[in-house]
Amino acid sequence: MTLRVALSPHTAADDAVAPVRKRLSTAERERQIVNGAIRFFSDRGLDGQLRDLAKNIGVTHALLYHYFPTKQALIDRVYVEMFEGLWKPEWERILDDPKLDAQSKFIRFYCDYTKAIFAREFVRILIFSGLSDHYIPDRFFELLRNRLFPRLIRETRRHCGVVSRARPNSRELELLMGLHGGIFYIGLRRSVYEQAVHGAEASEHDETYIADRIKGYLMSAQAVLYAAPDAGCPKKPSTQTRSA
Amino acid sequence: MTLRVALSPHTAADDAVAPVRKRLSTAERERQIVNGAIRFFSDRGLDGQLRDLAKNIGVTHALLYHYFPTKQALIDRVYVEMFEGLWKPEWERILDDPKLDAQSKFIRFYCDYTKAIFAREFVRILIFSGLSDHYIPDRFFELLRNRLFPRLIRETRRHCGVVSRARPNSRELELLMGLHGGIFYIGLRRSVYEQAVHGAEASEHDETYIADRIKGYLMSAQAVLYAAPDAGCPKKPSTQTRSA
DNA sequence: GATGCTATTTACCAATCAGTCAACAATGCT
DNA sequence: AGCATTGTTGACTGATTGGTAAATAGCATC
Repeated sequence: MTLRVALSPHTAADDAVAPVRKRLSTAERERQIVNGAIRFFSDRGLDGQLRDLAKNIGVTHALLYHYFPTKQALIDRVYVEMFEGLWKPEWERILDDPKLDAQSKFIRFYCDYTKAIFAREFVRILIFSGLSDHYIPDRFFELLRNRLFPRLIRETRRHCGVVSRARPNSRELELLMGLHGGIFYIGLRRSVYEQAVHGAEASEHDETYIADRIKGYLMSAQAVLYAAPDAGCPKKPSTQTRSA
Repeated sequence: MTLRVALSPHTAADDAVAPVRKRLSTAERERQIVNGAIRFFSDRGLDGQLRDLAKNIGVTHALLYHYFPTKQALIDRVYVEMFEGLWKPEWERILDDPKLDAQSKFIRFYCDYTKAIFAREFVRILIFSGLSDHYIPDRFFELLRNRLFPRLIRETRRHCGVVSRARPNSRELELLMGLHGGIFYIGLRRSVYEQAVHGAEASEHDETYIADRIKGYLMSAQAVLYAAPDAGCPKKPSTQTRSA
């Protein structure tokens, strides 16, 4: 396309942007490859071709094999990278803060949590991984089950005036999953479906919508969960909880 | 594994299940291929190899090209097949039934809707398609935006005693998306993350959990949406609606 | 039971993939 | 400046891919 004068004798190949061979330190190049891989695999899926990834980065695909023995090794590295630094201990401090009421905790937590979780790369790799191996979802849910959901159930109970240290039962957890999943749905629509989420492309108004959902959840939890058992659906009305 | 006696002289090859060449009618074989493709692509993704699909069905991959000119044509057929008969007009009748209250409508609709939508094949292909082309999510959301969400907002307003024929605003829609996404999350956990959803592997107790979420949503909608504007999140508190 | 139709397969192709390796060249050290 | 180190590449391989075409064989009709 662009007219090119053959300056150097070695080649007049119309490469993209200056085919100069830049030599980086091992650490720098590795960082560059890993970051490139995160962006690339989150976009094209884990089946993406290494040659394309290499082209994106601006190196040859053979170089990738200098840093990672196999494609799976690179993917594993992406997985690890995806996780470290993801969970902020600060979140647990918010949820355990005795000076905050439940609603403030929920809102502060989820507003900050979604800022981290809704990164396009994370959402997509979470889903890609879920559809193939379940590496990321398995580990991620283990995290949530251990560190998050018990705290949120505890706060829900406190908010409802329920005093109990019993293990969360299925209905409590599932109502919470309704909130949690409803919030995650924002990220899913934005990063997977790529639908325009109301308000803005970026997470500008997310906080308002998230706060609305949390308020609704807490406001109704008492009546839904801790009131006298009521008919559920046209068919089977009973089946209270029966936690295993 | 199973002991096999060499009956026919032509071959004693240990093929899987009788290598007899069965000749089906065009319609039958096509049906078989399409059904196989739905199951196959929903499992392995749209990048799955036609040779593997053919092996699953029990034919050669060349035969697939006798029925579909190209791989994409087969995928397109899967897409079409996925959609036809998906949306039941009955659902609109439920939501428009003047003799039902909002909560009954919501519960009846979502209990039946999820029975159709939570098919593993549908959930996974929806997500696969969302991650690559956006064919399925684009069409599916158009359906929901046109036929479902307006009705649900109308019923939400009615339930809250709000009289308005105005277009749903962002906060109304987003609170509804919280409910809708929270319900879809059940299918996502089951068919993509393949996590055990509380209650049962199959959709045994889904109805209870779905009813809980709906009750919570309706119960709090009035206070969340139609009360005096309140602070939303630590930061920007206002930003009421501003529907475009 | 021979014939024709066509569903089905075997054999093949060009392109592309993950992975290998020897050659090359940028940088640091002396 | 020269040398050693090693980051980097071009060229290759064997396996696999979507897709093609000719050969084969099941079924219907007479």
